[in-house]
Amino acid sequence: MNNYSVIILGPTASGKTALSLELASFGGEIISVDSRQVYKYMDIGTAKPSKEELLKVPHHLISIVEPDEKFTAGLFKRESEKLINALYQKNKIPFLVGGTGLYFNSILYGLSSIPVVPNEIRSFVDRKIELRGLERVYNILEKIDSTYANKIHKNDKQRISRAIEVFYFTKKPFSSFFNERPNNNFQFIKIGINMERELLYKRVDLRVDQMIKDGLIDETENLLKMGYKKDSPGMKTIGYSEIVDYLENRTSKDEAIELIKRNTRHYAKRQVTWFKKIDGIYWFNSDEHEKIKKIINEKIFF
RNA sequence: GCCUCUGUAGCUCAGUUGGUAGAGCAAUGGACUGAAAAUCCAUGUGUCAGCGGUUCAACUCCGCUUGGAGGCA
Repeated sequence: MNNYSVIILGPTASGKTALSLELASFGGEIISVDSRQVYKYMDIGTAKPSKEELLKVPHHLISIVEPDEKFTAGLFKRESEKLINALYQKNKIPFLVGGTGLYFNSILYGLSSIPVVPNEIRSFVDRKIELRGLERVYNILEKIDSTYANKIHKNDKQRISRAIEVFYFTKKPFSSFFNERPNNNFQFIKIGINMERELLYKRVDLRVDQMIKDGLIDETENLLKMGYKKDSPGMKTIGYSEIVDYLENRTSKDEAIELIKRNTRHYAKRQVTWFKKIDGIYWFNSDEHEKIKKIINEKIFF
């Protein structure tokens, strides 16, 4: 047996959780690759595995930060690599299960070493964009880092802001960090789950209805009571922000539910776009558990 | 039964004085280096309800048929 990790990826509502639990038979542990399940108190809306399921197989990187704390791709990479090494020590197979494209990318292809930019600089940049307008700030980016400016669109506020903040903090163009992309030497078996788009969307709709029945509204209300605001990092999650709008009378309940469904469909589509680019994925339908077990077995033990 | 309004993209609707159509949403494709469930980009042919008429030319004007909404008896 070699040092392999198994990646299980797929769009939201494709059935990853059910599959990952079955894989417990391999004697592995699950590392969640999900930028939303890291938040505490957000269980229903992020479709975390149930308490029983979490007990059945050891899970990592679930419910580890407060909803007003920031979690990042860099933290994910660091923590997941630590965990993978620890599991290898214990002779357990790491199963990286989730749907966050950037996180998978960070661990598959690495991340450039860019210093962590202090919050003050980010708020300074945000204020600057508000004051001067996005266009002016994009023009600044064209001057200090034309390579990156040409790569992104002039409306892409988040990327413009990121490139500017890195420049202000390091005095070097954002793209100058890209030359080096340090990475681990882990070997991954990549399993992808997908299905016909129409069916996936149907499953998304059903799951959103189920979340409402399971108490997503109460869960959101509770988060508000705990003092987490609409703009807390955790609350910027599909499901919660729409329910906050309903609770604060900006939309009706039915509108909020429809919006959650629509936004989740959009999200699922974006996930698929991301996964298509990762090469070497073995693709399966969500019900082909036996086939998946077979291929993992072959790869790991022979 | 009579009168008025109405039928245009999957949905909601624009369409100026006749020159065979265009927005939003949806949908589809894509980008992605520590906010990523985020942020952003691209893509609009549809018997203009049907049939007939007027006209060089009809989504546009006229008639009939048909579906819908409202009003009056």
